[in-house]
Amino acid sequence: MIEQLLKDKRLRLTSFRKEVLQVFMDNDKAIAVSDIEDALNDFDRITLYRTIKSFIEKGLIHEIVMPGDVKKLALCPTECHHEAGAHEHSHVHFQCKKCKEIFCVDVPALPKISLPNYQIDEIEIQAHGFCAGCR
Amino acid sequence: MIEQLLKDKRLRLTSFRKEVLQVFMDNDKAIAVSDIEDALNDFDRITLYRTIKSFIEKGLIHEIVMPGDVKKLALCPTECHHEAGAHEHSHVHFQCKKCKEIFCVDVPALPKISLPNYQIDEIEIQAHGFCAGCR
DNA sequence: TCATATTTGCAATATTGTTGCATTTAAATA
DNA sequence: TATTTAAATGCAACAATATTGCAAATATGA
Repeated sequence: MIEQLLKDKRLRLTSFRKEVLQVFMDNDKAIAVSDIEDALNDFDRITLYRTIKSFIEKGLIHEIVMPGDVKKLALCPTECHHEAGAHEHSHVHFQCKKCKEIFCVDVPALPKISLPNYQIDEIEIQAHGFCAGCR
Repeated sequence: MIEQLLKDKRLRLTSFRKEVLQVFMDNDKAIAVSDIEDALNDFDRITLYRTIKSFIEKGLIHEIVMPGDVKKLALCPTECHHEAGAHEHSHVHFQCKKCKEIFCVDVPALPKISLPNYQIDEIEIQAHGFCAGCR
C-alpha cells in the first residue's frame, strides 16, 4: 500500500506525499501536474514541485514528454530501474489521438534497433493511435 | 535552397524567416530555441516564437522533447508528413549521454510493435547512448 | 503599381518552475 | 517516551519560457 511504497523508496512519510501518491494510484493513465493540483484541495505549489522531483529521483514516478508541451507523470512499475539521464522502461508510452490521454503499456520486450555511428544503450518508444475506448 | 524550401511549404519569404532557416541548415543536430537566439544578432523574441510555430505547422521543422526539460527543433526530412497530433518520422531521435546533443538519424524502417487494446498507427523512437564523437 | 492578407515588433501578461530561508515535522537515538 | 537532527514544508521573491492584442510594416497576387 501507499505507505510501504514510500518506505521502499526511502522517502519520508508525510501526509502531503501520501496525498500526492494517492492521486497517482487513482489514475490508470499518465497525469499532468495540473491534474494533481485539481485533485488536491489545499496545497503549496512549491512543495508539490519538490515532491514530484523527489518522487522522480527515487524512481517512484517517471516523466513522459511529447511534442506540443505535453508533460505528464506516471507511476513506475515496481521493478523499475532508474539511471542517470535516462530511464529504463519495459513499457511503451502510448498517446490516443482522440482522447489525447497517455498510457504506459507494458510490453514483454522492446525491439532492438541499431544505427551506424551511434551506440544505442536504451530506447524509449512513443506510440500514437487509438485506445480501446476511442477505437 | 533556402528560398525554395520556404516557397514549397507556402511560407512567405521574409528576411527573418530566411535567417532562422539558415541557422537550421548550418546545424547537423537538433537545436534549442536558445541556440537560434545565440546565432541571430538582433531579433524579436516573439517573432521568433511565431516563426518557429509556423515552421512546425507547415512541416518544415519538428519538435523533439526528452525528459528533463529538453526541447529541441530540427529540420524535417523533405518527404516528411505532418499529421494532427503526431509527426510521421522514419528516423530515430538519438541523444548522446556524454555531449547531450540530439541527432535525427534516418533508418530504413522502424520496427513494428503491437499491443493488445491499443491500435498503433505511428511510433517514434528515442534512443540514448554515445555518438561517434563521444564513444 | 496597388490592394490585401500576412508578418513583424512592442507592451503586457500568463505559465511553469526554481532558490533562499525560517519553521515544522519525521524518524533515529538515548 | 523524550530528545535530537536531518529532511520536508511554506512563504516570498524570482527566472525562464511562451502567448495575446494591436498597430505598423511588408510580401505577394492582381
